[in-house]
Amino acid sequence: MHATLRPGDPPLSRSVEDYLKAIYHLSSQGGFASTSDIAAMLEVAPPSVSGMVKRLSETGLIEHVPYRGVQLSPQGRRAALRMIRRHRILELYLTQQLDYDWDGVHAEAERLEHAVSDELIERMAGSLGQPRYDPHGDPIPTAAGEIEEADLVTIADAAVGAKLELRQVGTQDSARLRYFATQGLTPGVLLTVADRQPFNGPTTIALVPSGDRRVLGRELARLLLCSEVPVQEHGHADR
Amino acid sequence: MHATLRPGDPPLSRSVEDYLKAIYHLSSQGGFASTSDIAAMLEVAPPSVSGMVKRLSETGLIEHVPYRGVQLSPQGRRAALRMIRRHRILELYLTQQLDYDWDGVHAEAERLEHAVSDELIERMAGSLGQPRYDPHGDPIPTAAGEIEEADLVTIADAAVGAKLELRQVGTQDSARLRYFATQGLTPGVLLTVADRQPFNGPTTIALVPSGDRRVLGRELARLLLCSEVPVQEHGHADR
DNA sequence: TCTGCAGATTAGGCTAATCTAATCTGGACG
DNA sequence: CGTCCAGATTAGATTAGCCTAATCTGCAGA
Repeated sequence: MHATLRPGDPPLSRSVEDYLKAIYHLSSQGGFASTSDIAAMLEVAPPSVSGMVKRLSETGLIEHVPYRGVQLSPQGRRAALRMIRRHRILELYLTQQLDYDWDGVHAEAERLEHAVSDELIERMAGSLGQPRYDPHGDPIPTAAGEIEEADLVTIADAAVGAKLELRQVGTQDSARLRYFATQGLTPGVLLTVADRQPFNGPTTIALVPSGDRRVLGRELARLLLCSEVPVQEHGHADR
Repeated sequence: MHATLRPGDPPLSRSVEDYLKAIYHLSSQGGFASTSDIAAMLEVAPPSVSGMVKRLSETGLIEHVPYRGVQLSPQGRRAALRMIRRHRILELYLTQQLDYDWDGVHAEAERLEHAVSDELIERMAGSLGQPRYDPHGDPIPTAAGEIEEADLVTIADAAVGAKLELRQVGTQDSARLRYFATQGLTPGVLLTVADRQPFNGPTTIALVPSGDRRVLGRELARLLLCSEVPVQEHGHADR
């Protein structure tokens, strides 16, 4: 009965795409996404999820362990990553080309991601220079369906002397986002942990090209998520 | 029972938007759009149209005269023009900013027009300089829901000496479209009818800024739809 | 005037997705 | 080892759209 999805089958419905995305996000950390978590994320009733889960596992997009939860199959994962690519490229395009701000952009992308063609997404990606991160610093999956593994450290946890690239600001609070922005702390910035006081004291960081220093309380330092920068970057020549 | 639509009601569904657009196009010439014409345009079976017509007239978006056809109510007309504005701005944006060609653009706009927000459309319109015509030369309704009345003449019918602005090329044939493009005959060009041979002979036109002349057989002349240009343009200061 | 037929409508079903209410179950805890 | 309950599932109804098959109606032509 596993009606494995074949190329040329009818496209997934908007609903199905939303379920797959939700399952991707919920199961990215632990192994299984639970019915009630999916229901909460999509704002539907739990029985609606049970029904959809049945259909999705019949088409082979997910694996369902009754009373435990679901996981994406390789097919489902591919479909979810395609949606995430669309979403993130749309967010980036709207902010960069049409002057949207970070706040307004999510809802718009949420609707458009179901309507755009692959061609349009690739044209947008092209006009943005094949970007690798969205405006929130999240990695954009490739058209082939690969996504960079996060492996992020907060500045509060990074070793003194570590060379880091700021990748995400872990808050939605717009006052804080603005504050970080005034300090030049936006995704993409390169920095080094210059010093850290023990016992929850502040962390001092240096911005790498300029050498400017910033002092951050432990609470703020915990919000800045970074990737370690290899000593010698081996040439990615994009933007 | 006429549950007249109020602001703040749920948005129209994709289907409803498509029906309204189809009815607008079909009733723009004669008064009524017939069930079977709507069915043909939307590629659905006639009974599906009857069902939708019932729902639409209950919400006051159309007037239905049984066995005769339907017309848009003022509400329905407003909704239809909103969709047409979206469609035409999307087509223009995709061709101008993302390098789509005339052919590829229609299907993309057809899907996106249901998903974009009013805000996005106005941002696109802004970045295009509040354009008045789409890439096919069709007028773009304003955000307030007004549309310029066509009143177009083919070059074959225009009086000798008439000053015209080329507005549409009345064919989908891409060889012909390319030919006209090589002759500089694309929407927006200003021209004058310089001479016409009687008995289905050719028409000679002069392109107005350059003075270049083109000779067109009657068949081709019939494809070029123009608006008459008033002797003294009274200042519209856009592009 | 009558008749026939093209085109419109009604009748009746199907599917996808949702909901509420009822029922089931796995695992935590006494 | 048994009970209980949070969370999952099943049951059954609803809605929007679509379909085919059957029926109806206005009008064109004899």
